[in-house]
Amino acid sequence: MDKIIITEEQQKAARYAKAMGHPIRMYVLDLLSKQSCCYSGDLTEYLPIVKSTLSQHLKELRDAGLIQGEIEAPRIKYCLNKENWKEAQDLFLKFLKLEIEEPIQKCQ
Amino acid sequence: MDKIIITEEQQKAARYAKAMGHPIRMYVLDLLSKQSCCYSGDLTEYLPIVKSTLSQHLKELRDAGLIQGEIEAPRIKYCLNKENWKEAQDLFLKFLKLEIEEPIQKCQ
DNA sequence: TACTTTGTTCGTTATTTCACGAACTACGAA
DNA sequence: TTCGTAGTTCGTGAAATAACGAACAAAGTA
Repeated sequence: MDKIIITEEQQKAARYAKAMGHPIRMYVLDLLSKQSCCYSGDLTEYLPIVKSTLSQHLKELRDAGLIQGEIEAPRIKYCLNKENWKEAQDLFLKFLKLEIEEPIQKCQ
Repeated sequence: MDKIIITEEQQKAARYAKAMGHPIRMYVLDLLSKQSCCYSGDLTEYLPIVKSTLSQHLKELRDAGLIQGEIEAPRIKYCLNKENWKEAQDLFLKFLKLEIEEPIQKCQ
């Protein structure tokens, strides 16, 4: 009997979800979706973890493709990876069944 | 210096995201968002994992509050936990900045 | 060139996750 | 009551995750 193939989309969505699956990382993504960029140093200052731990979380977000860093010596400026963020938005939108059509009813 | 408090919403969103962070679980949720219910046995039949492993994944989804099982002897019928699913939708919608207002631009 | 700042990598430890098979439980059917 | 079906739980092992401090690398400043 043939086994189900889990779709590429489901795999991708799970990958993004996994990256979002920690409070610290969720915080960072939430922040970046609001203010376009941030510096790692500012985060360590306020988050209750040491810089090496933060670095690991940022690496996870980078590996998942959700954020990207830009060197602005001596610091690194992080922002969302717009392309992948868009993909994640689309995947979740679809997954959550928040169809594009639905909100249109709210017009007028 | 005071540390940032990660909001309740961020914690919750991270919790849901974590539960969605595995291809098998994403598959199950995706299925349930489409067809209202399913039976564990049918899943084992098609998914490339044994029943005990599936049981663990379903337990994770249950613990996260995303699904609920109803005994329909000798089987168990699973469906989304509507209340929490709604909460997850709202949290992600907000998080992904898919504001209700935004799609309005698409009108006319 | 030395110093400072910023962030990554390394080594370690504890915990969690994922997967499996075996054993167990619940319950309807023979 | 015995059997079969459906799922859960248990025990195990391998791998991944999370956290820390120490050491390291890169690059601007004194």
